[in-house]
Amino acid sequence: MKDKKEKILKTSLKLFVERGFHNTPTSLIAKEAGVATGTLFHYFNTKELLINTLYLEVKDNMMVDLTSNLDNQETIKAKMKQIFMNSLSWAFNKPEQQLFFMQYSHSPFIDQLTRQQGMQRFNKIFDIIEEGGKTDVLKNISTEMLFEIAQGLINGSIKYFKENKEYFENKETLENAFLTFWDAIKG
Amino acid sequence: MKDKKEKILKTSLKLFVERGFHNTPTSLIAKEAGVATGTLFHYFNTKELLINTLYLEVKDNMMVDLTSNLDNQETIKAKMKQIFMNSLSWAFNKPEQQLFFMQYSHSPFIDQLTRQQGMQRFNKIFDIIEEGGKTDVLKNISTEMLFEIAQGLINGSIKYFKENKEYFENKETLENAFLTFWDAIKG
Amino acid sequence: MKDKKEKILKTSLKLFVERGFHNTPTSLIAKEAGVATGTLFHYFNTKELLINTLYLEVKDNMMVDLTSNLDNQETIKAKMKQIFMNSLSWAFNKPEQQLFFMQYSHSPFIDQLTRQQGMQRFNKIFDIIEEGGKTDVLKNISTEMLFEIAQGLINGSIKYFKENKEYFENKETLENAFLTFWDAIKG
Amino acid sequence: MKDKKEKILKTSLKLFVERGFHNTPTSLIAKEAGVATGTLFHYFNTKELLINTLYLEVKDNMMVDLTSNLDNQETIKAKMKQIFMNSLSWAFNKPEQQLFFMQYSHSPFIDQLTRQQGMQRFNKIFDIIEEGGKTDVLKNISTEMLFEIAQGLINGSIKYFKENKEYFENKETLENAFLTFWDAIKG
DNA sequence: TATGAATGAGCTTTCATTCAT
DNA sequence: AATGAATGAAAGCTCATTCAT
Repeated sequence: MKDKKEKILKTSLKLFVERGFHNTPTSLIAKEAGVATGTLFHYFNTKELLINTLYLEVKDNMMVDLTSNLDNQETIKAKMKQIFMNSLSWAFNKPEQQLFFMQYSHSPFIDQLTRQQGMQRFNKIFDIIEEGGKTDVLKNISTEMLFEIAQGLINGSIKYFKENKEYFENKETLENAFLTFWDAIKG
Repeated sequence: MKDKKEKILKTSLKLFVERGFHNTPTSLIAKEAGVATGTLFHYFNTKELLINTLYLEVKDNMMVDLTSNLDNQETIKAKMKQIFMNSLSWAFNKPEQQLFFMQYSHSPFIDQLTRQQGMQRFNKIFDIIEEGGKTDVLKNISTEMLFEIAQGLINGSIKYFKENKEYFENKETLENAFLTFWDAIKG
Repeated sequence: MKDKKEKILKTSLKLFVERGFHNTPTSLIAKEAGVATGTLFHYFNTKELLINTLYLEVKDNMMVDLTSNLDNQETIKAKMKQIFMNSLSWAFNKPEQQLFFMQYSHSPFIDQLTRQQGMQRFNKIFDIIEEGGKTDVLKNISTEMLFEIAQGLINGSIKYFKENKEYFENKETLENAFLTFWDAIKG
Repeated sequence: MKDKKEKILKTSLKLFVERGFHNTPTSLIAKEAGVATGTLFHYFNTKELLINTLYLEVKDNMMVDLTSNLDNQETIKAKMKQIFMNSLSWAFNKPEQQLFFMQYSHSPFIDQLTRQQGMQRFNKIFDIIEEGGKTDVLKNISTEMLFEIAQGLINGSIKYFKENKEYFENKETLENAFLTFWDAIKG
């Protein structure tokens, strides 16, 4: 059943984040997932395939969260704010996913193809930034640059709120964070 | 002599970045550093101590670059610009160091104490941001938040320029990047 | 199957006696046992667990020999003689077991718990000595003391006969040895 | 100076008993003895030479204790009693020496020649037993057998008193122990 | 005589992967 | 589809010994 496959992926996410990729034996994953070692390799031929599959799974999952309630927003600013706030919520609600990307986005275990496929999940957000640039609502500079800067700034905000969790409940602080974001990218 | 120790650290940096921590045998480090395996463990009792020592060494090295020519700048804006540009230069001149932080800043191999000690290296920059906040030259919000956002934004810029190296020579693009940075943090 | 486990234990006994614990690589044990090194650690998590398990196994084995034909003996004296003679036979028939105890009974590799568990194997003999003390057939002194003295004396006899093997076939010499034993403990 | 050599031997005795031969690095011996590793190898070319030297040193030391006050005794019985009691005192006053022999008498680290040389230290005691046998004060059986049995019995007694230290102060118990010894060997 | 940095062979243990059931 | 005993290459680390000072 798909049940076991899901359990393996879920357990892997937890363990890879807690212990690192090479410090997590497949035998431990199998054990904590409640399956036999052979079963793990029945679903994922190699450990590398496992983490690459996981990478895309988590990326999909993340994008659902980041784009939640996005189509209801009318202006570019409203959309960007929705993405910003969604990002913070995601980081708080799915801490393992967020840590997973922190650790593995730049790791050599994720191959080039997987990384590219993961990038495509951002198309929707990319399009919004592109439109914003063309209409001068956002800075009229390279979309790629704006995208990377926006992402970097969001990562910085997430880091801050993770280190100062009490402020995540404070509306004013959240607004301030968004303001730096908006000031950075607005046209 | 310190010679061998330095060689081991230098070789480790290169290999950890190229192959990842667990995928780099200590035997290979020793071999490429031109020393015996025993010598590596003579200087670093464990492989983990090696990477933690390296982390601090690289952080020290990086801070020299980031704060270069900083005291000559008079205004807060000039100082922040210097830091921003220094960061990009560092990322281009010392790519191994930059990749090292990308991969290991969030890894479980670096222990809490080392991470804290590494943070202290940022004090000088932290102080500038604090002063800027107090004098309303920068946004008058939590120094920590401003610091993390600034850092995140710089990381985003670095990522962009690394993926589009041709633009690193383009003054206008660099100015645009700095502008997003300055708009984000200015008061 | 239990087959491999048994082979590993049997080979360990031989090699530990021949070469000493630390001078016997696990790789050699595995090789001579005809299994992979991984298999050895599949059954015994550590080398220390291996020797501790072996210690109890050999002790069990030894007790079967020492108490052989014991229940057929009616008097305390007959029982003690049976034990004495069984001990000598065991030392001659199972030289590896005897050498194993000579070398490892006092070694730091055998942990306290194992030693205690090993001691319990002697209960049957202990009971006979206790009964003998109470009924004045044996010296009416502490059972523990009588037990240790008996054991020490047997070890001395074994040592003598091992160094003078020709006398082990000589009935009179055997009787003389038993006589010292009996004189020492009799009431 | 001989000072360092003595310190190395003394430290070795302690560490070999506490940790076992192979589990005691020469570097640790040097460290605890307060000398450099090179110094250790200046005095003892190999680790094996070190333990063999130690073996004879300890044996000498032990014989002084065992034969203390021996010449004042007139009868064979008095002499044997003196040896018996001296043995117990030695075991209590020099526990490291006693544990050393328990562990290393049968170990493969001590070579044949050293063992033989060690045996010669017993000549004086051997002679007493021989004389006792000839004069029928002791059992008129092979001196070697009597010697080994006596030694085994003493070892048993030591073991008992080590496990029941409170009785070592008890005169009656000591007398009982000697009585088993004397009954075993007397003619 | 004394030092201790340097060596590298060799150790125990791990772990991704296979395969007979 | 699922199991888990078995594998063996490879890892991190140790340690007796050397040698230039």
